[in-house]
Amino acid sequence: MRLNEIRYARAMTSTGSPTRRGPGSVPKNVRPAPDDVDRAILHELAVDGRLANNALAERVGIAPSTCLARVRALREAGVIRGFHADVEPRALGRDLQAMIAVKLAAHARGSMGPFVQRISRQPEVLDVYFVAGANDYLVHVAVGSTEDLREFVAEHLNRDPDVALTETNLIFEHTRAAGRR
Amino acid sequence: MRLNEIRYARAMTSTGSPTRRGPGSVPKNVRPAPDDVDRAILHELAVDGRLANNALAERVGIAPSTCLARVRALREAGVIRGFHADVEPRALGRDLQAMIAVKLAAHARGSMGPFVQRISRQPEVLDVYFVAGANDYLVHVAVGSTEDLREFVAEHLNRDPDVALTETNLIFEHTRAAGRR
DNA sequence: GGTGAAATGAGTGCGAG
DNA sequence: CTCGCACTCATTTCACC
Repeated sequence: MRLNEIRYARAMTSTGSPTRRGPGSVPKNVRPAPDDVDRAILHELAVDGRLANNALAERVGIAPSTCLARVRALREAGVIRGFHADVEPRALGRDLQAMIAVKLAAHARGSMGPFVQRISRQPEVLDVYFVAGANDYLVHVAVGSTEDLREFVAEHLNRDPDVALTETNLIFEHTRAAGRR
Repeated sequence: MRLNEIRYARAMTSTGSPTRRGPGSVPKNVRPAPDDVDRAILHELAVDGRLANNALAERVGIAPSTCLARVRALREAGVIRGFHADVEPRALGRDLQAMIAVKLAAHARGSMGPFVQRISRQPEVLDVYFVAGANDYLVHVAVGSTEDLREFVAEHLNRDPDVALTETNLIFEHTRAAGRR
């Protein structure tokens, strides 16, 4: 059985760069910029975060020890932020999800950090999007009931003096794109 | 060294149910409803999806073989939908994120399935929220440039006859709550 | 359903190309 | 940077409680 076949002939993104970036490339940031093998690793681990190291190595066409070193490097560089189990919220008694648009008061516009930190600490909160436009934030929450939702909005949002107004929309369905995150 | 210490005295959610649900509980669905150990497992794996099985077993206070069986059961029951690496989008050349509100045309309101399937197949799409309210969908995308964003909206949304109107808002920052997903 | 021990298989460090 | 080898440790199965 041949182990070193190059199987990762997937499209990935259309960046068009060959195996290694050319010597006359842009400086970019401090980031080493992942090559094609790194991109293949990232894709495989995004699809299946528990893929074993040797299986991953075989898929991307390198030796297991090399693969391990690359994954470690990607983790330490912050390219891979972590590995997480995707848990069905309804199994945890959170049958209801909502997207809450939040507009901050004028006096709170300067320092927005505290609000995000406070709000993302709440167990109901799944995502906080800081957006341009009419609203300042979109807060994605999962709660157990409409009563919990009402209480969350009242306690953590409307009660906050930094919050000018909120608009709550129920989420009927949420599909996430596993494999490209 | 004592292995069987119960360390998972975390708050979890305030459901208030003791170790096993009482005999006179509600029928609920077909779902076996996770007990406290399952909840601890889910929490640990949501925080660190690559936590080794024996380490996980020690944390939740059961034997490794039992722990393995529970994790398998949770996976097959669909409570754990999968394990995914959390990859920094900017490392993949996607420096720009946006939340696009989409309103469908009246004639397309009946069959909304095709739209979601089509749109979530695109590599730029991270999340699709089907929401109540003025808009029908919120589409979370990550692209390489404003030009890519414009092209995505034009090609995959405005060109679609099912789409009545779109509203694109840039995302300055996105914080996800790892540990409760 | 839970557990412990045994066999299989994977993760990890090191020296070398 | 890449690899292969050797050692250590975890995963998984099974009979039994």
